[in-house]
Amino acid sequence: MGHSQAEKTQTHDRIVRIAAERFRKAGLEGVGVADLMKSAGLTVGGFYKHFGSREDLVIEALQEAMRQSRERTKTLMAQGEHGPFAALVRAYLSPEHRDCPETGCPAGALSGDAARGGPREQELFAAYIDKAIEGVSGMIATPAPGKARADAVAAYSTLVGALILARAVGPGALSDELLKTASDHLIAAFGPTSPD
Amino acid sequence: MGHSQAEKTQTHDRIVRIAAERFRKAGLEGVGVADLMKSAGLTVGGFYKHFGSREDLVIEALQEAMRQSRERTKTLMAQGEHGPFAALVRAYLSPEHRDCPETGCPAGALSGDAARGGPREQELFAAYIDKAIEGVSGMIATPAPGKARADAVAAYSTLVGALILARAVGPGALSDELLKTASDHLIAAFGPTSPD
DNA sequence: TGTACATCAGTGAACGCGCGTTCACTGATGTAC
DNA sequence: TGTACATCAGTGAACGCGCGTTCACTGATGTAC
Repeated sequence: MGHSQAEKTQTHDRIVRIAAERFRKAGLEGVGVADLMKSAGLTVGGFYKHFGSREDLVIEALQEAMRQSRERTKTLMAQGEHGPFAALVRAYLSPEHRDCPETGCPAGALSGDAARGGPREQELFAAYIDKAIEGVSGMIATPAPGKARADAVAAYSTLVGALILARAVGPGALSDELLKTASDHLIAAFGPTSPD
Repeated sequence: MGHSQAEKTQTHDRIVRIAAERFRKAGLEGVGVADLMKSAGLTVGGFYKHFGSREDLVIEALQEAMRQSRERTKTLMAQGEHGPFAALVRAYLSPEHRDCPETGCPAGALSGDAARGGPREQELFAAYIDKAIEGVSGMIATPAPGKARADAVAAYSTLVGALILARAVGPGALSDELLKTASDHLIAAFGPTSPD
């Protein structure tokens, strides 16, 4: 097999992209290096030609997942019919998002792991979550000018909390109720047709 | 060492109580059987005199953590000064609770793990979270009578979401902001001095 | 009450297994002449 | 342009290690007589 710089980068990126999915699905400790390499069509030994350690891949995969998630949100916002906030809430608290953590929000999928992770993981989450809150603050209908950030913090906490809980309780009526109720509440409280 | 039924039960409970703490701190996969037994002042081999498998202990430890958490909430409610809801919110979103998952809410500490867990774990979480929502619905100041449950779902999602995010971002200003802002928002929206 | 025996909670070494990591090797490609 | 060599991405077996689990054993206690 050849080894031009471009080919190596392609392989590297493929591993990272696969890891970004698998980690969101199974957790940061839930997938092994050998398994990951097999998914990428490679064998274990080659791993350390690309990453100094498993931990290094975790960091890169988190960055990739966060990049993907921001990208996804951006394209989603472009097609919002009832305003960007309602579109975001409906998508975030959809059964599809609940059932597919591997392509979804890393905060929803991996915040629990991050709480027990190292400072590098936590710094990535801090930056990601701060940006997410800023993004939300730009979408919500807030009467008081200085209140946008505070409302965004509350709205984002509700989004992430309802998603995590909906996943934790397993399939069933309660899971659906969590999604639907939190969704309706958020749109009523912070949406375009908000009171005031 | 003797082995009356009472002594065995004591040992069993001690293991479960220790596991309930350790699992909340390190995650359901984060503590080993040998480590747990050592914390209980015992050696590995004895573990299977008490539990059929590690998974069985996980279930018992979750039940114990949930029992403790409900008990804690009950005693907390008895001493609420500005109403039970405000007392609950302040305690739940306190830096102390954030920094001590081992004695705190299992939904905040282990929901991420539960999402990837088996049906037994998820059923326990479903029952626990449903009861928690019911508990919250009895505390909040809701104008419309049929709205209590929906408001409780939103409020509980915000509580859990803000706590998990505050832990995920690591120590710092953002973590404190998440706790304080979500706390203020919840009390303003659902507290005793709520509008309407 | 005293003695012999059965019970079984707890011991600690050993088991197979999967993990992250290392390493000698391969062989296709890029480069030097 | 053609040939010899160096490079290095990828291979796959092997490493030590910690895990959950098993097992023969111990010895203090409860029980039968």
